[in-house]
Amino acid sequence: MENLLLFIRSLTDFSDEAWIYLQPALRLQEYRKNEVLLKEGDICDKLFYIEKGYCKSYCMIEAEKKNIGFFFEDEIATDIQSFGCGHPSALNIVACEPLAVVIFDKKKLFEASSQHIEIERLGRNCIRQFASKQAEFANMAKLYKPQERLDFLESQFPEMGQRVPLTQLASFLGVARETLSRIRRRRTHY
Amino acid sequence: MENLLLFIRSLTDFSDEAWIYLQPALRLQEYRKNEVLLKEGDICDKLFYIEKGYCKSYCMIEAEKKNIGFFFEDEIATDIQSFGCGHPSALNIVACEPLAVVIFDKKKLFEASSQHIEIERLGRNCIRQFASKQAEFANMAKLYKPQERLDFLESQFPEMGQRVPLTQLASFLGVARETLSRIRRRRTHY
DNA sequence: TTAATTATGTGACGATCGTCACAGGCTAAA
DNA sequence: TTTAGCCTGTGACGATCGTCACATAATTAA
Repeated sequence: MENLLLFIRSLTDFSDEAWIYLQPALRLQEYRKNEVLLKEGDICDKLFYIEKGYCKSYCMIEAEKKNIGFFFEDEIATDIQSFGCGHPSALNIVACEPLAVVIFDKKKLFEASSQHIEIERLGRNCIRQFASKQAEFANMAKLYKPQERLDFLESQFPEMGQRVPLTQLASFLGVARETLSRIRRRRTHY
Repeated sequence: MENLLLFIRSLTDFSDEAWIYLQPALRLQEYRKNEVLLKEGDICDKLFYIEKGYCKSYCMIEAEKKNIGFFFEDEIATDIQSFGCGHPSALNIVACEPLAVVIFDKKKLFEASSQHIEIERLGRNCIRQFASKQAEFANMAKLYKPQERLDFLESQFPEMGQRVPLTQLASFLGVARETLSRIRRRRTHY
């Protein structure tokens, strides 16, 4: 839990008292590789703070897995749309490696938020950080060609380029697996 | 301001008392068409609630305008990255029509947030809504081909298809103007 | 109103990407 | 070690997209 507290304090002022009030909303959980954190159709009422390992979100479009996002150590993973609005999720979240997370329970988190304004403020800052990242990815797709997208990703989010297998990364970048393979070849030959 | 209060109350419980505490952070502002709300390089310390008209955000990539987002009535426009982190903005926001907005001043908003937890909660909900929309656009680019993107946009955000000129919409969808024109032609001929 | 500017439609053509097919390499289980 | 399954690299080829060019329509300014 020490990592989580450091993460929280990097986002916002957070007293020891607030940390105590927050405890009931938290629980440690481990997942094996390929284990499911969130299933399509379920309502996402959790935030997953990642201590170790990484996971991905994907959705099925015409019987094909499309990777939406990858989440690494010291990040929050969730389906922001389902979590926020309370409707069923359109996507799945699965562990890509053995995974250790701290789960924030939505209901208990909201109760804790009412008891301590620093927790409410933490929620805002978590979502803000999440939104910033979403915005970057949204812009990446709009602004750049496939090759430039890979450049951008490797410079801004080096973990993705290094830890995510090519086939999965391709679907995240919105290109065919073969195209990404050829982009890599072109670059290593210079 | 009545529209704004309704908007707020659609997002979160909000007492008359909180509304009074919020007032110092708000001010009405009008812009002419093409007038600038936020300039690249400036730090974004405002949220713009749109009462009438619409605006867009764009950035310059190699001397070319790339449209990032469009914001219509009853939405919040801002640069979430600059507003959240306090660093200079990489994008511009300009009015696309005569525009009437309510400006939230960041500093005063944060002061009001400390005074009333409902205002803090409002902030969280505003950002959450903003994040959801960002996520949808990010996914749109990854999941769909250009033609499907237009279908998606017209079904989920019909105002964009109707009010935004083709050339600008094309850059938002990440395709050439000519391509979007041809997609439209193909569809109207069925 | 006219003139200037900007937005849109369209054809031609080259560049890029997606799809299909198959080969080789890596990993994990028998 | 062997086998099976998955991931990656690569060639061929058709589909789609971007770019350039120019014509026409719509909007704005004079």
